Amino acid sequence: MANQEQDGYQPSTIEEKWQRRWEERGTNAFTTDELRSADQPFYNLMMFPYPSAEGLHVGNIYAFTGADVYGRYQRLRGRTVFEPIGFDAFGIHSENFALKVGTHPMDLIPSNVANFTRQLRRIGGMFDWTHTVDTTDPAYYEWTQWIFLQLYEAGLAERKEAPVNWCPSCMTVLANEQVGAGACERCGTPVEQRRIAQWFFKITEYAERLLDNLEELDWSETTRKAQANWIGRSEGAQLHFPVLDEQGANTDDTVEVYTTRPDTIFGATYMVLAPEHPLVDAVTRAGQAGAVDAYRVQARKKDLVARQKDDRTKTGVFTGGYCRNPATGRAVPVWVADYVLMDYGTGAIMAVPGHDERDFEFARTFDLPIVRVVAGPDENADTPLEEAYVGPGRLVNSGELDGTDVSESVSVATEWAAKQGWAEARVQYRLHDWCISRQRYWGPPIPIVHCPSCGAVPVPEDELPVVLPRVEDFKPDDTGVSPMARVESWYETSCPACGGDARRETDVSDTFLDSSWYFLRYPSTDFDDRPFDPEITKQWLPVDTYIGGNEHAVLHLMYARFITMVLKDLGHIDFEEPFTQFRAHGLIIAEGAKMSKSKGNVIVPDPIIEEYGADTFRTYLMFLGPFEEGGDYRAEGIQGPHGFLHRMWDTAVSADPSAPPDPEVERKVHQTIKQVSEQIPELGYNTAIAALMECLNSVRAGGRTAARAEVEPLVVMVAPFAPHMAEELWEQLGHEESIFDGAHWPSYDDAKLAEDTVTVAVQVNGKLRGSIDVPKDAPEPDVVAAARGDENVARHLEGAAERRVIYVKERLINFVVE
RNA sequence: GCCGGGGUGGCGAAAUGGUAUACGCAGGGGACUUAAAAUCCCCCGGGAGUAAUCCCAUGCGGGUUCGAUUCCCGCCCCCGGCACCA
Repeated sequence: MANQEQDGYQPSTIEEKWQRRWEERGTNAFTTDELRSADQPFYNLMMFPYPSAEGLHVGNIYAFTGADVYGRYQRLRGRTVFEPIGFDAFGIHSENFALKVGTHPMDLIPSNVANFTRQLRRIGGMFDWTHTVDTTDPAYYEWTQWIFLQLYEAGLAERKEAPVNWCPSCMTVLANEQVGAGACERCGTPVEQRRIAQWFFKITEYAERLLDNLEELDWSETTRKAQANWIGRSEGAQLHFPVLDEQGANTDDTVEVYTTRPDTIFGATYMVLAPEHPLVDAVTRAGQAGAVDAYRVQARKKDLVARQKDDRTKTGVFTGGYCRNPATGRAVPVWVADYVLMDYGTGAIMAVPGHDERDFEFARTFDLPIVRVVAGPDENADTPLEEAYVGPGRLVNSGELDGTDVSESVSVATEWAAKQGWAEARVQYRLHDWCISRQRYWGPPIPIVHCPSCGAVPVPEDELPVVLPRVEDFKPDDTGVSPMARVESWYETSCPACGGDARRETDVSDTFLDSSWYFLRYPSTDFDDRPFDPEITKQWLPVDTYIGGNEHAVLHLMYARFITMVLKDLGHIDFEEPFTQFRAHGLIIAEGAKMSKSKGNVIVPDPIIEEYGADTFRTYLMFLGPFEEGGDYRAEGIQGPHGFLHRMWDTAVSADPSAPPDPEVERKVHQTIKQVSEQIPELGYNTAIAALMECLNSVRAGGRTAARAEVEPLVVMVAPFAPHMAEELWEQLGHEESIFDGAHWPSYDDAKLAEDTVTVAVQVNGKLRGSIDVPKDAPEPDVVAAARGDENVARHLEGAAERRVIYVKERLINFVVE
């Protein structure tokens, strides 16, 4: 009698065994030659983690498991799957944590990476550990710097003094994208405005392409929408308003305004300049100069929080000056107000209080004239305006434009105005250039040398990397420059152009630059003389499937797309979209609430894996809910997948190797193959697992002994979720090779799917009154007759006048009666 | 305010025009066992009824349809993102 203990499912032993084997045999690793010669390459990418001191959290594991399931599935389908992983270890996260615990990031990161690596191995991902990437490794960031130089030489990187978002707590400049509601996204401190010389990448030059390409990408709708909103294309016109002198005559100055409603020009009764607008002084009259100055000072002090807070009470000041409305010929007063933003459009607007809510509110506050120029269907030119009217209608009080329907009035008005020489059609984007410099320590130094005679000079390629030196005092300060600016021995250098004394750029680059190209590096990590090998890149890129969090829907994904486009334009690669398919996973909550330390519902993965094994943990995570929506982790719920894998094990090891499959069971197996094969590619992991459970229940029904032929397809299908157990069972079923190399994803036979008899629901007036079993392919009259024969159905039909009989083949009959 | 995603048993959830509640958790009952674990079987949306059976139920209100969780119109609520972008 076999010892139960020995034969039972022992996750920890099995998992250790197979993890060791995968590595010893290099099952998941590729040599450069193998990468070159792969015949059905599948690049399965997941967003690489920032290696925090806390270790992998459940969100990471959820994402990686979901991606790994997909990769393993593709491999069982016969693809050569490259599934790399790496570490996004530069950046403010790491640096702030290092400051907090008083350990140098150069010491901290390696131990964090080691811990992450241990955990990643433990969850049984199919990672190619011979192709990892660490963004803080000079061998990696050498090429991050190279990319900077590529952009610089292409004229896509420029240094300019710009008003930037400054976080007084992190003491660094933040990209617009890192500011949420006027506060630092990291620490929540209100952001201030400062003017500092910064490096920018001209991503705005790519706005149109970034937007247009979205249409063709196989990305989830949410992500594409988020990107489209961020790019924020709008169509309108730029209008020229001549500035008037004291006598009311035109001067040489014009105020340029951008508007999406040039058709409302006749209702433009005043204008507003942003406080920072360069023409404010020119427009302001002597009598108002004091008031205008006072307002500007106040506006500057008001940080972005106050300017963007919910409290949007309009403030402003009259400059005393006027412009001419080019349509009406009338003088309109020019105001300064902070509801107009300098960094959008032209920083100046024509105010149309009748048809813009903000302008309406401002006009009410300061008692400025409000003119109706659009009349709705039930209104006329004189209908009083109680609020800004933005609905459909026709133009009124608009001279030659009167009567034009608003559906076409924008283009009509633009054309009309352009003909008179005071307007041009203009497309405007909300996207800003990408500020990539950071006045911090923990990042790749920007490879530029500032020379008193030559200006900014790029570091020659053969001198890369510009290595970030170990500096013990890396604390940022309030000076607006990087801590590296305190390290004379490092920044003092000679000019690569003239050889004279020069100074290195002391800023480092944004972490998003590190992550904007890492997927290009993975397959080429064996090369130290090039960022990515052309041949291998051609073979493996673009990425087939990218899985990650939607929090990176705009920033990371946009920057990666931008950098890829630039590299294409510069001839380094031959594709311009890096990720053919992108899927965002959902979020895991715990016990019905967001995980947080204070709620005490944070899921710590290690002990769970310890108790149940990685396979059970993986399967449970995938079973919680639809992968793209996330799910609610409940500790006791793991019992389901736990029991399932145990039963799977018992069934497989006790299967009869020679018994023929039972036809009923075989049908169920084929139905399951069909379902699972359809659901996995759609990331419907939860329903795929449910189908496997249901199938296993059939295989075991009544405590019968399964036939091996029934079980083998199940073992293969469960392999993406529980890879260790599947390997072990596969071996015990007598196979030599790894299941991921030797097995083929099972296929189903349509002939075996069909049932001999089908159950047909019988309704009377749409209400279920019975169900009948009829032979498959039974002719309709027979089925209808059988339905009438049902006792309960007959009762409901009795004495009623039949109007129609609806028959849906092999599904349902509906008697429509009166 | 705008853009997404949601709202179905005690709970996680399934079903994309055709038998609502698959699969699983929790709960109840039973079998095996000295006991426990594991395993197996049965019950499990609400109401009425001894039962057959009937009525009600997928956030709310309408509509289309023989038939609606699913499609259309109008609301309410929750989650995520954006937000004075002219």
